[in-house]
Amino acid sequence: MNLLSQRWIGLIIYQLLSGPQRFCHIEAAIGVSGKVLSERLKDLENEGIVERNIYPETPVRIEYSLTEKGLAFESILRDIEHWSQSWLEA
Amino acid sequence: MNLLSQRWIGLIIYQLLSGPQRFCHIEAAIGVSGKVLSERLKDLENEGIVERNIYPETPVRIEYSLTEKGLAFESILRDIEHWSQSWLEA
DNA sequence: ATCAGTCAGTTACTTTATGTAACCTATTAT
DNA sequence: ATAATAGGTTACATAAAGTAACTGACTGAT
Repeated sequence: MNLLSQRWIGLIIYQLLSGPQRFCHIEAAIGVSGKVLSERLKDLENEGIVERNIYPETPVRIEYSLTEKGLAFESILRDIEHWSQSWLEA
Repeated sequence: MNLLSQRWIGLIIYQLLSGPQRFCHIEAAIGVSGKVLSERLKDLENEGIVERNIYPETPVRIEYSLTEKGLAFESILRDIEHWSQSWLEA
């Protein structure tokens, strides 16, 4: 709960459910500042929820993806989605 | 999501799942400051998730409880609980 | 009548978190 | 050499949260 009630955590995981993504892409998609995204991704990596993969291409590409632990979050987020659809019509 | 990622919202709803409760009780149970609890309860009331019931006893008793919309949150919170138990053993 | 106690908050002030925009480092292309 | 791109970080400003003291309505005891 302390995890989810941190701002952006839910949206970041939700965003990553659609597949591995790079820093800039996540930033643009959910509208979080680079500073906070950087902090959150480090936290999520330490929690073992997110993985950081470096592809030494040119230019370098770094992708963030969910681990098994992170993927297990999906049902929670689908549930939230479902609740929203049922109750936030107004 | 913007709702749940506000600090304390999840814990307040979780706490209210165990039944109607008064201000002081919620405050003590989850360790939120009176100031923020007051704000959050107002927000939740405006969202139609929480109800405020006044019992003009002596001294006055005011209880907060979940509406139908709020009770529909239960499955989300149970899911989070379940996830925690599965993954936060370490 | 006055003092202390309870409940449900509010207010003033401090600390922490977040946002903004500029900057840094490494690599490659021109 | 200069500029562009990716992936951040830093310094500074604003917003949110914590703390502790206070208000206001009521009651019960002195």
